[in-house]
This record gives sequence, structure tokens and C-alpha cells, in this order.
Amino acid sequence: MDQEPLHRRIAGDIERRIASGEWRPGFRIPTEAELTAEYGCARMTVSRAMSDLSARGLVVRRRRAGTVVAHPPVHSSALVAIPDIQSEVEGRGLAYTHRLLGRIVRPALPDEGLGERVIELETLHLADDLPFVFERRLISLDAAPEAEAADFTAQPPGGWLLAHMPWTEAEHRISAVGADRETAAGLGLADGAPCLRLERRTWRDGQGVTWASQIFPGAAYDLVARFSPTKG
Amino acid sequence: MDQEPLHRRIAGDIERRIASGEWRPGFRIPTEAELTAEYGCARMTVSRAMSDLSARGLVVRRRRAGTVVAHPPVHSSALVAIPDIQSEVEGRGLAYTHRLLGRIVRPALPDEGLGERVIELETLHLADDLPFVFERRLISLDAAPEAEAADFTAQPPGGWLLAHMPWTEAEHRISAVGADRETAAGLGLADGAPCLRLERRTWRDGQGVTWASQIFPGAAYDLVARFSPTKG
DNA sequence: GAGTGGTCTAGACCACAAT
DNA sequence: TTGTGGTCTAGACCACTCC
Repeated sequence: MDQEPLHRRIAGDIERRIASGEWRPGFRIPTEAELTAEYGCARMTVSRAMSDLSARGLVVRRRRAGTVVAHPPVHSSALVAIPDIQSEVEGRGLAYTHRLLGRIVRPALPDEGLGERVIELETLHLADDLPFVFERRLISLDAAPEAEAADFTAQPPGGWLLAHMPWTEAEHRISAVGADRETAAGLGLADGAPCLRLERRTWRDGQGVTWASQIFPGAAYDLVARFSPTKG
Repeated sequence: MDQEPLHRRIAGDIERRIASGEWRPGFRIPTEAELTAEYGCARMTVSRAMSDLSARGLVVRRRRAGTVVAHPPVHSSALVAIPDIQSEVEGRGLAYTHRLLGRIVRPALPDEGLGERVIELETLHLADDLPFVFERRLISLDAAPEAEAADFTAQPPGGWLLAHMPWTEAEHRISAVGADRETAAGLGLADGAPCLRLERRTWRDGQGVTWASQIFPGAAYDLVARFSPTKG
């Protein structure tokens, strides 16, 4: 019965009153001293609860001024999770497979930021044997020389990289594009059909490792994000 | 000189070693007892630092097994921030304006989840007088009856809602669509041009408040996310 | 059993900002 | 000046889980 730590219970109680609208944005929350008395615990315990809420952006704390319910974010008002393709497919209960469509090794272009030589791969990801994502990828052979000998028919490039070159920094970019001829053919779409493009760059210790462009049929794919204070 | 709290310094030291690759995923970090000795502080201070790292997903902690550097996320591997249009425009140093294109009040459809009556708005958002986003929005008049009298030529619907009905829960959905005729006309695009569609639903205390569909020209807009452990 | 993290206490001093 | 949060201490007990 006592499985929930007290600091969580305190934070949860406050969170619930914020989520329910009982405490609206700007409302001043009881002080640590008051909550300490209310819960009959040490101030550190209350402090821990309030710090957590503050770190999650539900409240704003200022010395002397006290703690108030935060206003809902205006700039950058939400976050969307970017999925791993294989997990995404299997999470839908479908069979994941992939097909290597192209593989060449060539000198890197200066603005690719991937060193001197790259391997360029084209991969089609399938869900239950239906085309799901068309991926173009460059891997730096300076950063990951083992990639030249890797068998990307056995393991898709993304999975191979995660196993061999875990990244320390990544950048993602989402945009809408019309399918070019090659992409349209791969995905079985009409030329110019609207698609969601996810571009991803990763680095390891500041050195560029890979660039990938993954193209999802626009009609078949959504990125969804839910946010509420109670789900943290 | 002592402005940085000790627990932050400890967390920062560890974070740096993870980010630099010195401590790779799976590496076992010194125990709290060892760090306590190293920094000559109380265990609570080390514990606070490690809890923070754990909450941010940089390390995984298990009783008896110790603390290890987390593997880079595989499922849901990154987050993209969703911008507020006005902030986005002004953040680019452009002048933000908006134009109300349509406004009607009508009964809500059952599957809209917005109560009995809604106000339906079409708004064009402009950056330096050039079309930037075409927005269709429904506002529940059950949840926000004041919306019926609001002047949406003076303040765009999104801003009005933030001021009058801060949400407690939101869902976002990103997809690619071809511009329909009306959208294409509003944004000055060819019919069927690829666009990024951001759909947003918000609730207050479980009651549906609004639904919005914001359409960005695909070529003109990107959602970008950067992630690295050192930027937490 | 013993090593590890998770939580909690009852204090303390300090930093900051509103008055 | 004083109320408020931010940090820190030196302990303590407990819950896990690996050996």
C-alpha cells in the first residue's frame, strides 16, 4: 500500500489539481513550509516533489515569490516522438522486412560533412511485404570503416549502425515532399505524391557518422504526439 | 566561482564523459559511495545528481546492479518541437500578420468531439505579407462560449484560445498531404503541391476545446530537432 | 548475505527578490 | 528586512537483486 514514495504522492496531488483546472495558470501554490505541515514530512521531501514538477515545466518557482502554476507553453508547444521504423512496423503487429536496392562506395562531397569516403545505400522497408519507407543513407567510412564490409541485406543500415556506432548527437528534420520518380516507383505511388520526409543526421564525438532520408507515404503515415501534465 | 551547485557539477562531469564517448553505453559508472568519496560530499548530493541523469535517460540505475550508461534510444528515438506560428514567424525576424478568411457557426458533428455547437474558422497566417500557413479550426462553443463574440480579425484563434482557454491536454499529428484547391489558392501553390499538415486537438479537463489543421508549404517549412546528451 | 540505489529526516546556511 | 526556495549534511532504514 505504501509503494508510492511520498514525494511522488505530493507531486501527484498537485499535478492533479493543475490538470483538473482547480489550480489555473498563475495560481500560487502553497509554500514548502505549508506543504511540510500538511503532509507532516521533512521539507526536503516537499522540495523534491516541487523540484520534479518544476523540472517538468508544470510550475515555476522563484525565491521569495513562491511557486505558481506555469502557463501552458506557447513557443514550441509540444513534442513529437520520432519512431524507429522496425519498432514502428512491429508495434502495429506487422512483419518487418527490408530490401537493399542500391549500394555504392564513393568520395564524400565536402558539404555532406561525412569525411572523405562514404557508402551510399538505398533501402526499402516493408510491412507485411508492402512498401512502407524508402530510405537513402550515407555512412561515413572515416567514422565507421567496418561499414564497407557489412552485410546490409541481413541487417538494415539503421540497425547495424545502432549496434556498431551508437550516436551521441542527432538532428532530425521533418518536411513534406513530392515523391520523385525513383521513390514513387519504390513505394508504388504516383509521381509527385505527397510524402513525409524524415531526415536524420548523427554524430559520434562531433564526427559525422550518417545521414539518412526516410520517405513515408503521406497518406499512410502520421506522427502523433500526446501531451498532458498528468502523463508527464 | 561557486555559482554552480555541486550536484550539477557532478552530473555535468559524468555527462561529459558520456558525450565524449569515454564512457560508452553499458559502461558501469562508479557507485554512489565511490563518487561520495571522490567529491567529498554527502551521498544525498551524489544521489541527486544521478537521479537527474536517470530522469533524463542518460543512465539506467538498478539496485545492486549499479548505474550504467544508457544505450541510445531505439524506440521513439527523438523529439521534434512543434512551434507556435506567431513565435516561429517572429523568430525568423519577419512581420507576423493574419487574415480571417471564413467564419461560420454550426452544429457540431458527433465525431468531432466538440460538444453541440462549434465555430468554424479559416485563417491565413502571413510572414512579411507572404502566405505562410493556412489554418482551419473548430472551436467548441460548449467549452468556450465567449468565442462566439470574439473578434478573430484582431487576434488569431490560437492566440485567443491560449489567453481564454489554456489547455490541459493536447494531441498533435503530423502528416503530408497534397494541397486541395482552397488551400492551394490561399498559399499560392499549385493544386496537389506537397504540404506538411499539423493537426492539433486540445482539451480542458477532458472536454474538447478545439481542433485545428495547419497546412505549411512543404518546400518552405521544416520541423527540426536536435538532440544530444550534453544539451539535455 | 551483502552491495547497491531509493527514500526520508531534522536540521543548517545561503541566495534571491519583494517590501 | 524577511519570506521563500536552493542546496547541502550526516545520518538512517528499506527494497531490491546478484552472488
